[in-house]
Amino acid sequence: MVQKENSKRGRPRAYDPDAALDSVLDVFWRAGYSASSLDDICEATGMNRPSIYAAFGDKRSLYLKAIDRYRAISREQMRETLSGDGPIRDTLRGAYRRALDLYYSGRDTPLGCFMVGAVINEAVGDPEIRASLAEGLARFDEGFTRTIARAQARGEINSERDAATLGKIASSALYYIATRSRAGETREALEDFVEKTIGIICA
Amino acid sequence: MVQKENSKRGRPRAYDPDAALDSVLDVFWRAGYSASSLDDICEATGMNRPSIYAAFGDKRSLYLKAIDRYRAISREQMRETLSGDGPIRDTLRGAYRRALDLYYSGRDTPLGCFMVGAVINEAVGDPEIRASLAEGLARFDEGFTRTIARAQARGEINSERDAATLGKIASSALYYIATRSRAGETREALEDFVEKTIGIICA
DNA sequence: CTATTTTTATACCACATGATACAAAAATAA
DNA sequence: TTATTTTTGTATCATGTGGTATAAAAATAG
Repeated sequence: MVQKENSKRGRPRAYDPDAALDSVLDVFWRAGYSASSLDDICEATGMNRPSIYAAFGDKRSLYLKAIDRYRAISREQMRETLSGDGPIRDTLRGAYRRALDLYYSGRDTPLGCFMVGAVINEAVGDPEIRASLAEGLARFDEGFTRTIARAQARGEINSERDAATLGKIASSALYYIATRSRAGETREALEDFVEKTIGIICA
Repeated sequence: MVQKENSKRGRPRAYDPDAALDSVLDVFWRAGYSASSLDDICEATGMNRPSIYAAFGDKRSLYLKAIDRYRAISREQMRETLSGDGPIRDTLRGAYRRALDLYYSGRDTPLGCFMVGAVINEAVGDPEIRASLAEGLARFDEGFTRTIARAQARGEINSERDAATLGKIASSALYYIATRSRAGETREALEDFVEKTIGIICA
């Protein structure tokens, strides 16, 4: 850590680091890494360049921190929606609904999923980003698989079906709505798709 | 058209336009739109800047042409693999295998799908690109759906299941392998996933 | 009040970028 | 040969880029 918990000395910060990182994430989410200039980031955060460098490091470090922030958001969201033991159909419905809330949270056009819609673009050229992406995506497979396995244990889904496969299919449905929302599809159409896919997963 | 069929007059071209566009596509596929400089494109094509501008227009026009090129490739590939009337499992297997051939065709790290892995990044800021992306993706839904409907007509899949939904699930499996391949997953793992997903679609 | 510490604000730098002007080169037409 | 047409190659331009040096500002410590 470069700074103590509560450093009283010195001029106080004019910004909230967490809020600033959220703004940074929004910029990268919209335009991607390369098309987001530091000027854009300064404007979005209200910070000036030296402050950004002092707080987050260079542009790539800033991007990595934005990825971590998004992963934390989606991880928490998944924990909240997938951890319950209610009816499996309701659980899955809730998870997809929350995901769509996130994907359609942009002010104008929907942004889709940050990982699948923006970070993936950097995956070829940057091994560290690629690894972070892969790890983040694998979490969704695991989360869905665990939830489905619990539903099987409760007798809601035929236990002879492979939970890991169903989990990945649930995950791929998430990719579908993540991708298509950013491509301009209406939320209603994706909700319809999700509902029918749940029917097939839980058949 | 800016030029006649066989313009005999003038200095002959030193490049093949189709091959050049393939090289351009490769550059954009790897690094995305913004991170691909005209210098990169010049090096990849062996052309110099004025020739590129004369042949394809400015950078954005060039990108749009690269998208069209990729869409033509994938459309042809889908036509070849999905149009037959052999066993539905074989047909789907062939389609995914050919897709994986494309996704893993990069010399070093796999590039995944150009649309889902790179073009999607530009979808928020450019309505024309977004529309082209949406149209290209919708084609996959339709292609899979038609193939599945024919399999239902032959009695290979229960006709009470909704073909459009199964088609979209087949499509989402394509997104899964497109995304995960670019994220560094091994081809073997994705082939395994595909095989199991086919089992669920054709159950 | 003075010294010290930390952050902010402005200005700036070297470089990369997309785009173009212009002349030489290489072909055909007359 | 000469004129014309088209492409190539080089050089250049204006601008945007990531990153930083430096001094002022705003707080606390003694």
